[in-house]
Amino acid sequence: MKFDLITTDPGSQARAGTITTDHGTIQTPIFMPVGTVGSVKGVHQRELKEDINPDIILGNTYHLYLRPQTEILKKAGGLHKFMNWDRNILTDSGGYQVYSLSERRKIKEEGVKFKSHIDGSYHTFTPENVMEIQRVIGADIIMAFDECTPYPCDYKYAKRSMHMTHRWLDRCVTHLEKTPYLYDYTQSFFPIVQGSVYKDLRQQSAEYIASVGAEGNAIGGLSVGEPAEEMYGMTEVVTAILPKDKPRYLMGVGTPANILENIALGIDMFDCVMPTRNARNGMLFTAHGTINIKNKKWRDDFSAIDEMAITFVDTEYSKAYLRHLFTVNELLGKQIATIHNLGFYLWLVREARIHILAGDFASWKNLMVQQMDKRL
RNA sequence: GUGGUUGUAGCUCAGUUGGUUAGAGCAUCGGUUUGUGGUACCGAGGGUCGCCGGUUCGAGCCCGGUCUUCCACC
Repeated sequence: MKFDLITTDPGSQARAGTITTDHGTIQTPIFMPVGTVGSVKGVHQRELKEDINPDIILGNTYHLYLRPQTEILKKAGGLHKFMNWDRNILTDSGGYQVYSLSERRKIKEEGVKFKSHIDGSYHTFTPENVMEIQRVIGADIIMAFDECTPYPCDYKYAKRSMHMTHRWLDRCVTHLEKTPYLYDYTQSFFPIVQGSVYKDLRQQSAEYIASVGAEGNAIGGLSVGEPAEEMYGMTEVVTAILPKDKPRYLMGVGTPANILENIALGIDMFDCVMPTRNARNGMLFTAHGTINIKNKKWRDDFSAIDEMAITFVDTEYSKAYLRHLFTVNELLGKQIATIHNLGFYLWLVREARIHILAGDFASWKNLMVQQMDKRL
């Protein structure tokens, strides 16, 4: 993997760059649509590629390990072939499920014992086997196995957890060195900064992660319920320490405004379920604010879903029709909303890149953040 | 016509031997959602308990009348 930093915005820390892997070039800043179980929910690969057009998408180790299971993925020749996606993929390690499945797991130094949410069976994730599973899935970028701490989280727990995440990181690195690539392309490994919302822990963690000398670095444990200002504060602390010549990935973020603010603080990569999940629940993101398409006021509004016409759905369908699809619970409604939202998110980061390259990102960002903070 | 049966929220229905402010599901309306346990979750509005009278401290529930639904028999 190769990262080229093209330019840094004069009015902020925002960066424009390119990441090149064996599955192509990723223009940063980038938003990565989430495809947990080998599918960006509700979107055909063809639409994803031709209409939404991201350079990279996400998969999830925990979910793919449970289904279809590694045996099938290995037989398929990896996730790219299995799902027919020839661009980049990043897999999350299952560290987030340590947090989100908190009632169904037990964390120990050795690893995490999970109770499957599918059939209740028990499984153990260790830094070692998570690296092996990610080799089989075959993503271009694979993540360290970490503990994503909850919010709020007391200092003592955050500190202990951070140190364990660091020890797990060492085990990931050691094990990866012993585990060859399974397919005919390389994989890059990203470690993850933790430390909850404590500045000194975040600094300590960032220094430790930077010392590993990985090809890219991630920030985890944010956007778990803390106020946005607190998130930005932590990003700022961490990006000051992480190497400038490596891509920086802020995991799980976020709202369109969160993304722009974090780009301004020097983040290059984002992922979030928000555009896809919220789309399925009737929420549309636009450059002028959010729309709850289920609201009665759209019932007889036959105007285009979004005049900006970023993707074909924006002008091929009206708000009234989309609301109708939601009220009758038609699958097509969720599909249209998902394509719209992802199209908008990808437009947003592409536009951010254009403004970084033009040198006027900061003022554009402030305008957009203000403009998007509305309910239509 | 006779006997039985039914009537409670927009719809389908609960509602204990008569006892606080009559409930549920669906529908409607509003909100939530941040490295996806999400066809999800939370909340709100909506009632002259067919109608009239009676018994009772108290009636959706008991009694009388009346209208209504469906069934059977003339």
